[in-house]
Amino acid sequence: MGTSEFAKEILKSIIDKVDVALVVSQPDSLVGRKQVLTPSPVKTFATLNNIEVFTPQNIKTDFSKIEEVQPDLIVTCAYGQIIPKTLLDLPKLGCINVHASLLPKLRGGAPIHRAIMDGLEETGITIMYMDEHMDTGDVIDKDTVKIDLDDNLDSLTQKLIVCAKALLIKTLPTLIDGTSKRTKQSDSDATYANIIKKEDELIDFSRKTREVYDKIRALDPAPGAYFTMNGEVVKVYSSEMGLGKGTPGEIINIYKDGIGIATQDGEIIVKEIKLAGKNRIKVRDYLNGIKRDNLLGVVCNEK
RNA sequence: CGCAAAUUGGAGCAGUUGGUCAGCUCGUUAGGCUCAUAACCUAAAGGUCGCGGGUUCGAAUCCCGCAUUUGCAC
Repeated sequence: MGTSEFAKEILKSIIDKVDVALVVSQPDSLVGRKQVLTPSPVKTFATLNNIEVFTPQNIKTDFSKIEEVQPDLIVTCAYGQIIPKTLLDLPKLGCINVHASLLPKLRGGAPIHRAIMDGLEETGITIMYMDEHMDTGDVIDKDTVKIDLDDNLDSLTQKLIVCAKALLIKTLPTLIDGTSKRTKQSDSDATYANIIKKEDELIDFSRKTREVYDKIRALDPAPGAYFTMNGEVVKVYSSEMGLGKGTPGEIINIYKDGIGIATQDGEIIVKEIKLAGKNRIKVRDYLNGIKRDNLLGVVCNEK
């Protein structure tokens, strides 16, 4: 059971290892400006591989289809709905979840984004039994992944996918032969990774350079961190940390391929942006089309 | 049929009382300067101004339709 691109990769890794009887995913949803009915990545992949797909609107009440299949094991990954107790008790080997953090850290829907945004140096994958709450079940196994200073959301996700596949393949046999372990989570050590909201995407220049830098890379390539300049939305995808000084939010330097904006303790140099109505471009290109001098001294996020 | 903006040489842009309007900043190619250079100088190539209609003596510039991209909403 899963929905996202990440979950799709997990499914891909086990598809030839075990007999996947049924794939459960979120219903097709209306996406984007055109409100096109789009199936989830998991559904698309499963259909392509001739696996039956079930997409209940509400799994709490609509799960008879799953009971019919009589699964030995249920594996979920970023499914998006809470699984009812009846279903949790159904498979004899249990219901396990693949979560992209080192639980009990970063419980919730956006563990990868938050790991980078919080400036962590490592995160990882946890495989756990599910219970009736969000990411609170007993841990079976976990593995650590390092976060490099130049990782962004995409690169870290790729690393985690590799890690998750390996860990799952290692774990599955132990579940089947009963040698797997089971460790309770320490609730007092728990932290939470809430899903990213619009206000989480706004860059706050009154914070430290490193925090701004982390936010930008945590949201690259999507949905993108942003700030406003002369009332226009500017999304930022890549940046570097600099040492300039100035009032937070003020543009203090124009480089050949970057714009330096003052933060609380330094300067963030944005390198790749997207303006309203435009495509993602390098700041170098952006600077080719405008009068550079007009930018100096502009204070961002005003108005 | 959610709201809105954009579409000009390889890139980013300028260009509306419609008539030198095809231009700027880069890039590219060739040559030069230099110990050397991503720095500087000179020259050149490169555009059916998104597509299709319409108005007009004449449209990148006005009107209608379509496509694509993007912001917001969802």
